[in-house]
Amino acid sequence: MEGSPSTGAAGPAGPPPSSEAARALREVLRIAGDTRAALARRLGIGATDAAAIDHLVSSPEPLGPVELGNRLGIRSASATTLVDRLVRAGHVARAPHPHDRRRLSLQVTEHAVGEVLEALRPMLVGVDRAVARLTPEQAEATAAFLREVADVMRDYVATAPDEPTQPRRTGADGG
Amino acid sequence: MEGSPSTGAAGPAGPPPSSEAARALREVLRIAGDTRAALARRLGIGATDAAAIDHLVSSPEPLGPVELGNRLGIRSASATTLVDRLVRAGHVARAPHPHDRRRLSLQVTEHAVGEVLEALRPMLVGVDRAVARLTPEQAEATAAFLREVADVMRDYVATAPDEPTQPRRTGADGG
DNA sequence: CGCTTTTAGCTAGATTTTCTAGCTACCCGA
DNA sequence: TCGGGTAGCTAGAAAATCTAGCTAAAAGCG
Repeated sequence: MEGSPSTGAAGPAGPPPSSEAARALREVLRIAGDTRAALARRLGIGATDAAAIDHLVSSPEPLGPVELGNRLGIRSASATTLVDRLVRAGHVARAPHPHDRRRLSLQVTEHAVGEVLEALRPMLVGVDRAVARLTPEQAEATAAFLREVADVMRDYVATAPDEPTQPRRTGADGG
Repeated sequence: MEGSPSTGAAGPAGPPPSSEAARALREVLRIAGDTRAALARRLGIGATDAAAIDHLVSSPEPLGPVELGNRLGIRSASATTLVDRLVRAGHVARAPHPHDRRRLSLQVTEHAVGEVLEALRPMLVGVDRAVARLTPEQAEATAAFLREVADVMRDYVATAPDEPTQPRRTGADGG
C-alpha cells in the first residue's frame, strides 16, 4: 500500500516512476486501505470489525478468534473482545469446531453477509464495469498480474513482525 | 476490499464468477487493507498513524490536521492528538501555512520518508517485478484498468457517510 | 470599516478499543 | 499417564477516538 512518497515529498531530483502501471497500482493499494474504513462507516461499525467480517466471509476454511486475531494483527485477548462485539451486534455466531473441542468456528450470519454485499455493491459494480472494458487477452494478463501482486502482498503481511519493532513510545526522550 | 463471499460461501449452484480478473482484483483489495497494518507494525506505530503518514507523503498539496482527519475518517480532535503523536515520534513537523494563519502545513520529516520507503521496499520490489513481466501493451491496458478502479474506490470512499449510520451500539437491546 | 458566519486547530473529559498478564480446557507426542 | 503447546477467556491497565466547546483567523456582506 502506501503511495509513492518520493514524487510527493522529495525534491525535483526524485527518480522517474518505474511505469504507469506501477504508479496506478500503488494508488489503488493506497486507496484500498481507505475503502476499509469507508465500508466500516457504511456498516456503522469499527474498522477492525469490518476487516474481521471481511476475513471471515472470504476465508475458505472457518476461523476461530485466535486465528482471526493473527490475521488482523491483534492479540488473542483483543480477538475475544472483538468476537464478543460482533456476536452482540448479530454479525457473527460462535459454533463448535467439528474435530477440536478447544476451537470455535466463527460463522457470519446471513444478515451480515447481505449487509456487507449491499454496502460493497457500488464498488463491486464499478469494478465489474472496469473489467468489462478489457479484452479477453487483456483480462487474462491482468488477472495473472494481480495474482502475482496478491502473492507479494501476502508475503509482505506474513513477514511483518508479530510485535511492534519498538515498544510503542508515548513520550519523547531525546527532546 | 473485501472478497467475494458469494463464490466462497455459496453452493455449487452459485453464479459463475464475472471473471478471473475481477476475482484477483478483489483479493488484491482485501489484502491491501491488511498491508496497511503490516506497514504499521514494521514502523512500530499504529495503523492510523501509518495511514496518516501515507496520506501526507502522497498528497500533492500540504495538509493540515483537520483535512488529514477528514481523509482518515476521524474527528478534528482526534486528528490533533494524532498529529501530536506523530510530532512526538519525529515523523512529522508542524509548519505555518503560507497564506492562512489559521492553518498548519504538516511536513513529513526526511527520516520518516526514508523509514517508510525502507519498510515498503519488499513490497515495492515485488510489484516492480510483476510489472516487468508485462508487455508494453499489457502494461498500458493494466494501467488504464487500475486507474479506473482507483476512480471507483475514490468515489466509494467519498460517498461513504461522514458519521456511522447508527449510533455505534455497545450492548444488545433485543436479547 | 464593523459585524456576522464559517473554518482550523486545540483542550478537557468520557467512551471505546487494544494491550499485558495469567488462567483453564484440550490436543498431541513420548 | 505425563508434559509441552494451543485455543479461548477474564481482569485490569494503557491507548486511541469521540463529544462538546473554546479561541483565533479568514470570508462574506451591509
